Amino acid sequence: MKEHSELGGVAPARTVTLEDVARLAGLSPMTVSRAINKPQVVRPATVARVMAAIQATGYIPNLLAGGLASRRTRLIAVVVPQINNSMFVDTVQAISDRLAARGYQMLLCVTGYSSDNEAETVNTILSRRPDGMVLTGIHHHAELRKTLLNAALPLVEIWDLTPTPLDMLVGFSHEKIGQRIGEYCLQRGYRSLGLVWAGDRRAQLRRRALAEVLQGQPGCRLQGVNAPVPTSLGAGRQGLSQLLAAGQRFDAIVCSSDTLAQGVIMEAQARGLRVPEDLAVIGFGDLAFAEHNQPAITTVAIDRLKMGELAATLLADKIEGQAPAEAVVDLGFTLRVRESG
Amino acid sequence: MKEHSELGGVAPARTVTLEDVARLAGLSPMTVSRAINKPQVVRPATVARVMAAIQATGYIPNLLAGGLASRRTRLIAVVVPQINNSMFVDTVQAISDRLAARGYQMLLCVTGYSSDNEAETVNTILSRRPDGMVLTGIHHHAELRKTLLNAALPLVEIWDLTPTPLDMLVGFSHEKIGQRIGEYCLQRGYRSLGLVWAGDRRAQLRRRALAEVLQGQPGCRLQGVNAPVPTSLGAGRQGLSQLLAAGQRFDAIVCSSDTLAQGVIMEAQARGLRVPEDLAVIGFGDLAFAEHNQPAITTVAIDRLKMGELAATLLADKIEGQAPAEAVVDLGFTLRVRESG
DNA sequence: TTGTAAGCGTTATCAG
DNA sequence: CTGATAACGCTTACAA
Repeated sequence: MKEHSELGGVAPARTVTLEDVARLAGLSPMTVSRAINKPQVVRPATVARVMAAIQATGYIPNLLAGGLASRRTRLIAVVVPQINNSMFVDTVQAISDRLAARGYQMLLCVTGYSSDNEAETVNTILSRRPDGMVLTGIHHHAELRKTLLNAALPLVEIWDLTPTPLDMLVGFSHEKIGQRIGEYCLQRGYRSLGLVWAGDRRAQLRRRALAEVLQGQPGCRLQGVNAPVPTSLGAGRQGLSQLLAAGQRFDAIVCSSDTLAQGVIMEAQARGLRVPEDLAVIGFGDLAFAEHNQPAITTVAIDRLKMGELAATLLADKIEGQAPAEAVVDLGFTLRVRESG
Repeated sequence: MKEHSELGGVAPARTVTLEDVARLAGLSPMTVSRAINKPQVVRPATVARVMAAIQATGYIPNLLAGGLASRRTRLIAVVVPQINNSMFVDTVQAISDRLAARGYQMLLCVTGYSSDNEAETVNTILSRRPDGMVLTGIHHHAELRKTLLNAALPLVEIWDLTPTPLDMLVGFSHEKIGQRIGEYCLQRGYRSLGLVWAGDRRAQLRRRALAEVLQGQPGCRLQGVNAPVPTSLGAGRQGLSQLLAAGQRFDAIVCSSDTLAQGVIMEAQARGLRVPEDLAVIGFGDLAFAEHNQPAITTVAIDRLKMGELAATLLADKIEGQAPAEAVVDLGFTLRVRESG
């Protein structure tokens, strides 16, 4: 017996509808609908009858029809550039969890870092009439901006900060982080800095701010190499190799992610350099491994889970008519000084 | 001006519908619908008129209505236990990419490892009438199985193998991997094995097979400690510490993930143990860092991207009426012998 | 508390 | 190639 032909083979008799359930229960479709969606409004005995009929028929509601009629889909679209990137994935998971608890589902859209097709992606998303949307970043093409404003959809932008979000926002300042790292380096006396950095927009923001802090300082030198996204341990190792190839000496290597930092540390150790004695290393993200690494990685922590939870909560609240007290949340960040630098 | 009130504040005039576009273009709604979905069937000049009207009105199709009428949603549901887990996330990304290229969107559902609520989750999913579904794993409650069979929905099960999938399948044999690792250990002369292992079902499958291979062998000892999912570097370090605490000596530590293996290696090095001379370490997954680690990690590679691509392709093909040649794909695996053991 | 009527915005189908 | 009509399966609004 070819078991795998048991599914998808024959066309099923006919889909069970609300009307079928109603007929079996001896009620009107409307009452069945109420028993499902607002049981408090229906007599308990009736609800029980409905539930029995649902069991008997194997009824599965059709949210397309329901959404069309009610203009509520219980769908939230989440747009991120990548998910095979430890930074975003925790936030997405948190959003998904919180959303599920509130009775919503997540339509996840991965756009890549080229924001060219972001507008088209968003249009496709909007055609599903989600109740709300989470968007990574705050820089959108004019066209997209217009579409979004026109859609008048509850929206949360994340992973960045601006006083003028489209709607709501949960993020942090990449500039301030860059500054903070720069100040920390000065304070520690790191003058000759190597940068292993990814090319994405927000990473560049941090880099520029870091560079500005060091700009005016006497004796400060700054040299960088690029790493691809998603960042990897291998790219970190290669990054340090490249930096060292020129024969220059560095006090510290600053990386745009902990993953790169881990690679830099590994490469340093492989070359017999002691971290941080011979070379300090600083990361970004405070990923799970950072504090357990040997040496533990000095880095900047973002509360990625909270970002997701807050985004989901703000969205659900707004959708359900509870205007959130604050629409712009700066999550801040924490410099976690550990062993590596 | 409170910019963030510009969105979601006022109720928009009224949603633009197909009828609005038709009126502006001087055509019937049906012709507009055709111009959008099957432009080959419509006179080019007419298509142009429609496009102009769409631009002018800012029309965004309503897929709820479209899906309700056509019984096609261009939605694929993907169910995974976790995404903050490097193993699944690559596959999900691959599915998403391939699906997007085919004109589908992904409804991502994260269930956690407790399959208790899997049935309920799937019911909620089905209420959106996806065109197809990707399900992680092959062990489903009877109720879920029935629901799925009844839905007669194109379906791909992934990450496991069985001769009797519900519909289609792309996976690999955890048993064979466990065996292979066991044989490799014997061949290398590893007799006293420590296991640092996660508790999820598929990991247990590998563990059992591994244990069976070593069972009969003289002098073989096997001791294990548990690690939580998602696995982490920290858990790997702790795992080795626990194993070593009893004072016992090990030839090799086998881990249920590369992440754990990385932690074990790090802990070993911190304790002055040389890997692999004093202690061999074996991982699973061949994550990006495995080959770049110091020492490079011996592990088992799965083609996670191909799994996702194949799943998406099989699904899209079946939905579009091209019966796939093969409905059960064993992706196999590769033991990658590197420096760590 | 329950029922009736009228959509919600598309597309399948058949006619022109 | 284009149009008219009848669903698709549910919920809103109102009536009983």
